[in-house]
Amino acid sequence: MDFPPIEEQLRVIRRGVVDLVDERDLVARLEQSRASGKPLRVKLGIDPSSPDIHLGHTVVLRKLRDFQRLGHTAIVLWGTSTAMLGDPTGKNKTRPQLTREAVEANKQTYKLQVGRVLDISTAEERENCEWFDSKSFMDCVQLTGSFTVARILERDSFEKRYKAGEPISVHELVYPLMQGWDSVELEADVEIGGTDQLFNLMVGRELQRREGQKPQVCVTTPIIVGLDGTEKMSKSLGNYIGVLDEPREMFGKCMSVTDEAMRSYFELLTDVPDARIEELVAGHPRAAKVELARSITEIYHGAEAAANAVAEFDRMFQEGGLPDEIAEYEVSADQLRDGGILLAGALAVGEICGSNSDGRRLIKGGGVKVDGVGVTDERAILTSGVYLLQSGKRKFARVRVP
RNA sequence: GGGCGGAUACCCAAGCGGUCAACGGGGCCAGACUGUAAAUCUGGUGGCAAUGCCUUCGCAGGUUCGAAUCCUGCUCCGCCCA
Repeated sequence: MDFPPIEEQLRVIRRGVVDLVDERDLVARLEQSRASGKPLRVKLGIDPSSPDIHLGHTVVLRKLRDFQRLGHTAIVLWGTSTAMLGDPTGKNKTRPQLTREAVEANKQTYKLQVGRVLDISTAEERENCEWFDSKSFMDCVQLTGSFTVARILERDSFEKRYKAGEPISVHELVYPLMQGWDSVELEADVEIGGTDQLFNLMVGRELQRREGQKPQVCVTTPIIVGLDGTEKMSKSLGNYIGVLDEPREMFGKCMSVTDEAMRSYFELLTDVPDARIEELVAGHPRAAKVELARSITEIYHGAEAAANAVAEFDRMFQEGGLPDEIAEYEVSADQLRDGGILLAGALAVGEICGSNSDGRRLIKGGGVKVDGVGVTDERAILTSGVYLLQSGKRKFARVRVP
């Protein structure tokens, strides 16, 4: 196996990285692998704890992909055991413990989505239930014996909760040890994680040292902010861009990223070269954002779909036009009264709002257009025909009233 | 094992017998301004063909003309002492 020169490898590896513990060790290993032709074993643990992944998750995946492209071995470690506990990282609440079935189901959907970022066929896929299933209770007790409570509580998310008098379950304290043990089992050279994972990654080093292994190099990447520009991107906060989002939606969401987040999005979510990023960021923010949105959409949907998304976006928001596709809905006969339906109800049928009452409020608030004309009468009735309903600039539906 | 406190809408959080579909803040939605950015301002934020009716304040009963508010039991949670 031929590896690129060390300097080049370092340049790729360093991009977007926050912690690198430690760089000298990494260089030594890279040199060694170049000399021996033996790739580094680069571990990324993924807990299948929810069914979908979003761009926030792709940051570490892309970093793993970087290593993979440099010729190293990407190890995707499915945290089938750890997912059942739920990583307490960055959470101020205990996470629900999942069932085995749920974890397995999530893993399947994750795998599909992870494949959009890196080449999973050449990656080494493992699951930590391989070793945790067969560990006895006493094995675990022994493992916990290698750390003191004070040491575990150093981890800031625990420390905060503890000081605030918030509950911490015992199993949560064990999580970092499990993650660390994975590194021992995998004999990892490098482990990648978000910055909130640094503690866990360091535990891996410590456990490896205890087991007579060389402690792994720890690489952390930033946690990206979500669409709100403040909170980290997460599904539960609803501020995420999903890997499976449709091109238009993905593009649109990218366009609503805050200006401040643009640079990090470029750096962490696209392959746009650093010099070009500087250029773009120095120009008009909108132009830069279009390029950002286009680049990201292209990664997941290809150049053509991305170009279409740009065109449609311009048409809709610069010219106030309509989207290419508008979902159609049919009002069923039993929803009619006196041959018509309340506009408010029709909005609900078109999934523009959640209920009739909701629709009424929307109309009263002046946010509704029928066939392009604003309607403010909350008691408006639609009789037989096909109507183009619109709320705001982004919600459209064609509704047929029989 | 003992003592104390708590459970209210998406979240936080008021309310402690009627005027409560429930103050306030956050979030979210819509409008204005824009670059679908930020900031700011305005309105909205249980359901119902609707000047009214129905369901909702942990769960189940009870007191009362009337309960989110009082009583009883239950469930869950936190803190403290052991």
